[in-house]
Amino acid sequence: MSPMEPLDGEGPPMPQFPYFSPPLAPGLSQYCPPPDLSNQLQQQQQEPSSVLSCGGAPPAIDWASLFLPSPIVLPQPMPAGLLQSVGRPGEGEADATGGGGGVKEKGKGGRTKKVSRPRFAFQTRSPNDILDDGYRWRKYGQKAVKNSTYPRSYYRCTHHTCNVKKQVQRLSKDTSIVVTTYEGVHNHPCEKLMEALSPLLKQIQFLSRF
DNA sequence: CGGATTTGACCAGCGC
DNA sequence: GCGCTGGTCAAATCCG
Repeated sequence: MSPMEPLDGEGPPMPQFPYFSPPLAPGLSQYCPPPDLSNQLQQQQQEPSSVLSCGGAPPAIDWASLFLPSPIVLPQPMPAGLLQSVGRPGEGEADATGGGGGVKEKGKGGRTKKVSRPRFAFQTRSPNDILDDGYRWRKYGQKAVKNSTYPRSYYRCTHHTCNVKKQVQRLSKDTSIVVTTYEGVHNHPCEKLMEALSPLLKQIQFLSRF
């Protein structure tokens, strides 16, 4: 398929009760796909003075949905093609399991299978490679990648039932920008966010009785 | 001591 | 078929 072809329509339906919250890292200005996603998206990058933006207003966070089983909550509609072109050419081909990122997963026997999972990437301008998105991550690998000064780090969600992964890589062109690629959907609430907001929510519920 | 991180090895896919 | 590259594993190491 073509590099710009969105995957959403081809893949399997989203899990019924995914939990996902947009990253809420301090210093995170806005959400944006990495620069190599497509020519069209690259053009957005070429405005030197622009903040890390996909264009438009700052993300509106659906706070209520963070507490309820709901479809993926994105700060704003992601551009077509964003989910696809993160992987290598050919990886995004739809197969029996769907048309997601064409992600390879290796079993214990060393065999790989292609599984399709929702993927999206965004950029943050931050001195920290690791942004605190409310979930706990365990690093399982780091790899030097071609055409990049900085290594790519691989993380897995530490929740035992959650298989979400993310890749973190600093741009060599602009070292202040960190590209984070999420893969999969959390099947559990954001612990930190729940912890932080539940007192507030209780207070709101209490006040709403009057 | 248990969990997280580091890092070299291994494997599969892709291009030539 | 071979080499390159990305992604993952797992043992060693670190750290609270």
